[in-house]
Amino acid sequence: MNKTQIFEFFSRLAEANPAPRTELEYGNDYQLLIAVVLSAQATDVGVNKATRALFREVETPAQMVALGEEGLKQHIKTIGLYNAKAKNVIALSEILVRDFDGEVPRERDVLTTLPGVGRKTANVVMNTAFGEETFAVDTHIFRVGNRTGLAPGKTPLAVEQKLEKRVPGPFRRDAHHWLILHGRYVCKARKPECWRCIVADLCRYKPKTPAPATKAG
DNA sequence: CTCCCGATAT
DNA sequence: ATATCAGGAG
Repeated sequence: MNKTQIFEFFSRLAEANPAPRTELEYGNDYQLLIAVVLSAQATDVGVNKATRALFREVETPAQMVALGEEGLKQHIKTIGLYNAKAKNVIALSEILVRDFDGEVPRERDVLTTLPGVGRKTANVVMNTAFGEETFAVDTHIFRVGNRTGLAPGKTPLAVEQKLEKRVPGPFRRDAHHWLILHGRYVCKARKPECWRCIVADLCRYKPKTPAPATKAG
């Protein structure tokens, strides 16, 4: 995609969804951080189902430490990778209490020192909690960036760096949300729905299967 | 690179 | 049955 096409790409996504928001449910910065850690290789719907009850009991890292690893496991057993996530969330919460006065750090280099927090999770928190213009390249953005030709790259970091260079100023704040939502509901991994995609004419991907036949009324 | 790992869609 | 889901650690 050239510059003009990229501007058009985001202009359309912005018009279709002027105020995109994460679909993870949370009440404060700490709960957002935990929700994002839990969302690795899991659906937002599945994470929300578990955190609805969890976040009613736990609003602070101190309360998470009090709940304990086994208590947390009972809440998140329906989420994949729950053993490793429970261990990381408790360890992470202990560090926040001990070293950060219970607050969520704002710097990527600090966030990524926390157990269970990598570059993608740090970028989500920086963008969604603190309003930074970061690009959190998850499975959806990686796929959409490569499939469309917007930001091709062999690794998530390569895609992120290409987005840094290519996404125009007015769209930088919300670009990653638009791309995720587009990837989740239209540019899907298994069966992309190109026939109802509003940026299909800007995309290099050519679908192998046509739109499903519509019943004549 | 492998391992972690339940729910859901196809 | 299998691929996929807001990845990260060893």
